[in-house]
Amino acid sequence: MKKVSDSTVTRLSLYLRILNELNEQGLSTVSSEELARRGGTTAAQVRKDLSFFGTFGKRGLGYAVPDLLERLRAILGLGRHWRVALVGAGKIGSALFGYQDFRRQGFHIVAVFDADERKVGQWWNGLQVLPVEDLEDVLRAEGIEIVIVAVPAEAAQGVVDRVVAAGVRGILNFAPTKLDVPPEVTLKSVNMTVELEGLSYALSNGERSGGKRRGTRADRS
Amino acid sequence: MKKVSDSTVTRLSLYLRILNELNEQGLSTVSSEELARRGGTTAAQVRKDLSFFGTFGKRGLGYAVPDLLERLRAILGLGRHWRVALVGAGKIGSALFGYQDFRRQGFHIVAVFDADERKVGQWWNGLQVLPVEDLEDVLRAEGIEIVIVAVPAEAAQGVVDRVVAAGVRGILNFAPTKLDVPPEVTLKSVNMTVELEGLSYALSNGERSGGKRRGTRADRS
DNA sequence: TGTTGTGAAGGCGTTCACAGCC
DNA sequence: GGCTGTGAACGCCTTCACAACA
Repeated sequence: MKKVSDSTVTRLSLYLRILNELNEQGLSTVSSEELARRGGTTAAQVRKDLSFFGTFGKRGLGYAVPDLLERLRAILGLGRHWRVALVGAGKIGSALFGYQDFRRQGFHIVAVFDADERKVGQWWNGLQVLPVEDLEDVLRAEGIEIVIVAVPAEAAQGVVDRVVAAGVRGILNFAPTKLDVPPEVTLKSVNMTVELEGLSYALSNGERSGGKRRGTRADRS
Repeated sequence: MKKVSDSTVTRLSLYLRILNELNEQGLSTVSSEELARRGGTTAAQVRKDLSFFGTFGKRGLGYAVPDLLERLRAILGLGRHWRVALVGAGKIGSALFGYQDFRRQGFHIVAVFDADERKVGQWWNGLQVLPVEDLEDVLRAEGIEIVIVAVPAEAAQGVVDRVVAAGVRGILNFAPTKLDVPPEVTLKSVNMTVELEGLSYALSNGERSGGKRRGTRADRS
């Protein structure tokens, strides 16, 4: 597989969501034009994005919704369950833990950690909050593949180092700080303050509408 | 002011955070090289980003930390308070409401709305959750400039339309759906599921580290 | 006829390299 | 001498335009 840009992958997620809706509505085919309209991009972009992975459409007809849906799920690696751990049982961690969309897409949070002994031992929907001391052991024992980091900025790099040492190769970070990971690990960060500051900038300078893509953004490693 | 790319603005936020740290540590000057190292970018990029807004450095010396800090705050429109409303008092709304970083950067949540009558009337840290019916009236009466949308995807466009109609020009969206706003309104979206799917893609295809930016990502309008 | 798939062109952000100052 | 500021080169992503074909 060639090199696919990050923005292309982000748009695939987007197309996937739209296809899910179309599929529920019983639509059987969709054109790149329609997909683009619903996704806020262009028809050429849609076709180019998809063409990186194969030729899924029929000329003159468009794309078969259920087929394209399945293809995209496969491309994105969503045809399976992912075992996820959450580090940080504070406000944000709690919100993420309850976020239904994650589970719906196959991301299952199977362990929760916190450094605060008042949080450790609490039951969260059938899961007991574990002490962060046990991090490496549990990550390995549970076969965790993705870790969500929702700890204070000062603690984030330390957690990430331990997570990486335990062999985890995918990290989603919510701490507002730059993190270093080795090249074999994929790190994505969500930084809400940066977005708000972007709004502040736009409002202060009479700018036009939003930035690039939808959704949160990735991190430079 | 010329056209400044979205990624430049995002990096300014980043530099600002780093400068805050340097300033607290009592550092008086910093080079583009050092700023780049801490921010995970390049020295040329730092200088280019800053050069869009003026010439803040001294050749041979670098940048004066307190000065550059103040300049960036001014550029980003952070030398003031922003009045913010939160729509959606669920898990995510609650986490955002308690997020200290927002207030620290001058974003003050002064109103909270929800459609669920069981939530309406609750007291949140001295603020009573208001019925979403009162949205337009309160936004105008309170002089709200930025609205954070944390409602289910199906409800988001409706909320956004009303918010726009009430004259608000900055929206931060957490609902995982594409939203349309008129060009004079700036919309940024945070989509955590897209990030997780990006991880899934990377892990499934043996990719290297993260995507572009840190922090959440903006939305194409 | 209608819509895809794709090489070519275009636009934009990043990197380079060096002149300009402190 | 050291580091910034910046025009030019570069590379990548997006857009164009059209041949291919159901």
